[in-house]
Amino acid sequence: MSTVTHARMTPTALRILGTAEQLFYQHGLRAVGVERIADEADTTKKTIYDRFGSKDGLITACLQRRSDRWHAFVTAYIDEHHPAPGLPQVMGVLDALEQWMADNTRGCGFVNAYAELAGTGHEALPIIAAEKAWTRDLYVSLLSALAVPDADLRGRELAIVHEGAVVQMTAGEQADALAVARALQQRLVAEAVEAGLRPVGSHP
Amino acid sequence: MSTVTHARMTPTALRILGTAEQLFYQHGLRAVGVERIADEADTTKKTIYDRFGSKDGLITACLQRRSDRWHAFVTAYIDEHHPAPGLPQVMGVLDALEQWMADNTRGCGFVNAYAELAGTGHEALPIIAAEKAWTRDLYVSLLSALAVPDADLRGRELAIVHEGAVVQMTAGEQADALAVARALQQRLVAEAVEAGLRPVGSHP
DNA sequence: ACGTAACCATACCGGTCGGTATACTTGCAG
DNA sequence: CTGCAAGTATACCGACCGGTATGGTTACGT
Repeated sequence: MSTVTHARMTPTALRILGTAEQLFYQHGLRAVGVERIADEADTTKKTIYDRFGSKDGLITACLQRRSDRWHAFVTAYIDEHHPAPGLPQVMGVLDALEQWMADNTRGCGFVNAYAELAGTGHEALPIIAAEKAWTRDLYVSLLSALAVPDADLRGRELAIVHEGAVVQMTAGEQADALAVARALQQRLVAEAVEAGLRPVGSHP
Repeated sequence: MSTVTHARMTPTALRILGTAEQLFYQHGLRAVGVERIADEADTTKKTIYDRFGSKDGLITACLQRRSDRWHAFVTAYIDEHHPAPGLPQVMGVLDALEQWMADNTRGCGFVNAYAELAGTGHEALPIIAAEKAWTRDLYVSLLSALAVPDADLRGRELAIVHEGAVVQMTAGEQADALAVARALQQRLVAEAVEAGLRPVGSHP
């Protein structure tokens, strides 16, 4: 299959990728035809198939690009606003998410892609799972830097809250879901940190 | 628009509804054609259009039916296993979810539908939001029966965990996400109950 | 008995889909 | 100078899409 990578990509290919990622996210995978992508990217179907092989190949490349974009976005946000480990650094993920969602009002693009791809043996499915694992591992590693006990478990809890907030904000149409999730996460992190400060088995 | 209701539905219409709901959930809305639904329901396109007016009308009826099914399922589960208010009753929602997901391995059908319908002015969008509101309100009312302080806020937290668990189990491919969510919910409910037992402002 | 609602069978419509073919232009590297 | 990769433009392909038309059968309520 030889998935198309970002490195050494033709200018036109990059333009196609950007246009397609936006259209796929905004309208869904099956709802967008290859011809429309070609038109809006000011190119032709021929070039798209020359560069990406098939619509499925393009979808795969788009999801990979979106994954890379999100990772770079969160990483940059945390590096800039909360470079040192601590509770604010952990909360930086949700802060970044809030900023990200200002321009991504249709929910999680990977969950949406999963909705259309699950069950098919589509080559992009591992990318979706990998993205979820990345964000989960981000929480885990941020907690680990705080020397929190059971960082793996606590990180997975925060990731669940993270995902749930996105769903409630979009499909659930609950505008303040992110605020609720933030308060909950803050409480959980505080509890975890406190548990780390107390010596083992010294519960009063 | 006059949405098609379940009441007084033709036997064939009910068969169409069941087949379509299953196909739409299993493969996605746009991925399933009307002709395929007709074939698998042992009927004809003509009858489908006579009963539901359009594919969009059928989609709307399917989501309404799925919503009703889920509500009936959870309600019956709790009534049977945990008829009295208490922590186990609250946890009954996730227990029911686990049982539900044994036959629904493609994630939340409403989130999946949202993925394909958001942005279009589709008539079924309110049904999706209503379903999310119903499950959220279920948590709130179960907590209210426990005389928990801030039941509304605590219920919304539980609902966020609920939705996050589904996403992590499916798109996130994390099989134990439900167990993590269950432990987290249990802790949250226990804390909330404890807070209700303590008199106001008497924090030691 | 008659009308009507429900249903089946089948053919058809215009449009769009993913994907291919052909032919031409441009720019750069050997 | 030449060859090749990249791109444009356009026409085309079979398949499938949502939706409609026609015509016929069965069963039931009045």
